[in-house]
Amino acid sequence: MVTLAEVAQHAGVSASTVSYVLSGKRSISAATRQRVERSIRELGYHPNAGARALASSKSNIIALMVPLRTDMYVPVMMEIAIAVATTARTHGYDVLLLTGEEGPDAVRRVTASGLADAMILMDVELDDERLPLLRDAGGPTGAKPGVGEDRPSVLIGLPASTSGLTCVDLDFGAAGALCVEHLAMLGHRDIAVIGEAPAVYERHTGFAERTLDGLRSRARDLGLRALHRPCEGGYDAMAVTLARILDERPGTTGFVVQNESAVEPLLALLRQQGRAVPEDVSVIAVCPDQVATQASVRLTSVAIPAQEMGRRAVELVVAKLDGRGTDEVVLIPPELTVRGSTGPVPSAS
Amino acid sequence: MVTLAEVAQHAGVSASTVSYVLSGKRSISAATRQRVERSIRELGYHPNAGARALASSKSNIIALMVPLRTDMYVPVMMEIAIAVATTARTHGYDVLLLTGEEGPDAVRRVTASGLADAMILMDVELDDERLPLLRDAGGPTGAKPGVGEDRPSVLIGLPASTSGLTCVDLDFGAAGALCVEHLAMLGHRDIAVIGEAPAVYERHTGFAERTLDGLRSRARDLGLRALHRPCEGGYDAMAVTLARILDERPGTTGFVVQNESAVEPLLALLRQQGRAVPEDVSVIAVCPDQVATQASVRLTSVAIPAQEMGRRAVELVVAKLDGRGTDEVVLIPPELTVRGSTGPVPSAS
DNA sequence: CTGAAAGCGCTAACAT
DNA sequence: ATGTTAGCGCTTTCAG
Repeated sequence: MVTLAEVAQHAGVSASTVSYVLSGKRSISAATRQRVERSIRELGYHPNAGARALASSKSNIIALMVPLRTDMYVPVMMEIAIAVATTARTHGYDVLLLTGEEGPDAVRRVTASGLADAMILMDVELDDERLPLLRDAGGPTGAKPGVGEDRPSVLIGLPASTSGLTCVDLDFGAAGALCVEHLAMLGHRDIAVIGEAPAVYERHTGFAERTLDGLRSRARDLGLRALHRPCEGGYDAMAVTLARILDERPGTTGFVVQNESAVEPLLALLRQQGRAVPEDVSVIAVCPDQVATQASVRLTSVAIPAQEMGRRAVELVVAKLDGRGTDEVVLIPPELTVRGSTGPVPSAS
Repeated sequence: MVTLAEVAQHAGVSASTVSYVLSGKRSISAATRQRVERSIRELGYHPNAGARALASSKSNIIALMVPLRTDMYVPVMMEIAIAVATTARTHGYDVLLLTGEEGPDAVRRVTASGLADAMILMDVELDDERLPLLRDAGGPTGAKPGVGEDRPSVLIGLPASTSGLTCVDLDFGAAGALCVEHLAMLGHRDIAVIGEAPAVYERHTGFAERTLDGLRSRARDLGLRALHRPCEGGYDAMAVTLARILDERPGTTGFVVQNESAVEPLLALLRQQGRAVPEDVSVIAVCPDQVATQASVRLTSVAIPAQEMGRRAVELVVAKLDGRGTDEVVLIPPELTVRGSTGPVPSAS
């Protein structure tokens, strides 16, 4: 194994010079730099991660905690995780993959051992048990005098109280409002909201509620009636839910769907009932673009910007590690894309 | 930050004693052990990962390289990744998430820096450019005399040549054969195989070809005719593909589908054409159980055991790290579950 | 069964 | 602009 000392010897300089060439933390004459770089290349030197971490008390690793549960829409998580990993690399960090399984203990373990310099948490619950740990061990505010004690974190998703925390999320409230506006503009007055599985609401993940709040309040403003029904997803559950909705509000002409596994069943059922989309009813979804474009009908939708969420989370956490950056809540503005599933409300006939 | 030395002092023992209590590498009197453990608890001590890695030349980290591309069925990857992470934890390892983006360089970087002790690679291509690196730097065979130079790896998937490599995968050949046997048993003579997107075949990922080979050879043995057509997935592509198949082989009564995004479109199209499943035609899929059970028809399927693949990969890699374990190819036997989408061939009428 | 002490490879003062 | 050197916190001989 090639060590820094060997590189130094080979290049005829001191160890610290090699170190500084690597880190760029002090100016090096072009000549020396080149000799050192040449030696590094010729010897095939790779700095030892452990030694570095020990000497600098920085591991250059960001821990990413993903939910163990897989009842959320998985591709979104994967996309976020991949975006986190690639963005982290562009900032010189690697990503450690933690599952929610260990819970708060994982936070302590990874944080206290110096395994990771910072954490990104996905799928935060409104009153997450990991939050207290994060609050007092992270951020410029909470920085202890002792070196390297600071372990900043960023949440993807919003807990009930964000004080002392940094969070990134889609502005689901605005997303809900956007859906209503679009339908209202097309003349729809009676809309139904097909939501996530009841379990999602019970777990208090927040995003579903926020969508609903935004949606209802805008519906109120615009004078629309909105009926909300959670739905497990899948054909059977969707069939039941749809029947109930149409029973209660036969005049429903617009559907907002926030549940990837309900999208296709809904479209199939509507088709089967002879309700044409978008001629008879309009459907708008809050879902990743991929789902919207690959459905049997190209769906008008508000996108869930998975990549951007991952990227922003990394940028925030890196900013904190660099001493820039503050506790803040970044709500990504939703974007609505009109595709083929929404249209003007049918004229009464 | 609490150090081992502080624990030692607090417990009134030497540093090495604390270390040995932690590692269990030599016998400690019950009395001392308890005093040490108490100090550890009271002080809230967590061993420093960097120092450990440096002193022991083991990071206790396994790198997992996932494909950047997301045209594969994502939930399976996620499930594998999560299984890898949780299984690794039970063996005392953490998981570093690498994307394919960096390619071979990532292997070198992570391996040479000692960041990870071993690697698991997903989505290996038949002639993957990372393989040479892995072959000569890993495994009991390739162990260099110098300590800690050995970086074992395990592939999830099979490359063209597996010599000097350890691999885990579903036995896709057997899976294909199983599908044919099931259909043959039900009396089907003309079957169509709806495969992955052409890109998957072109990329030479292997698994799709292996399924097909197993399927065709068994079809030959049993005297069935099998027509294979790749398919992009999605409604439009599936419609075209289906039309061609029925045009060329109007007598087709059995479908084998290996493409998650073609499953639902196929079912919808069959329904639309008035072909009842399983009365008129049988459909069998090679897909994760979740897909099979959540489709609009409960599908008879051969499962893709994502969790088991992840778990096995970790177990193999840990065995290698422990000096047990050999280069071997683990092919997981496929299991066929009969659900509602297959039945006897309709009697000629 | 326990201690003492020599590194592991690198970083970051402190020198010059 | 470069060299010297003292650790970083832990593991692991070597001694007892």
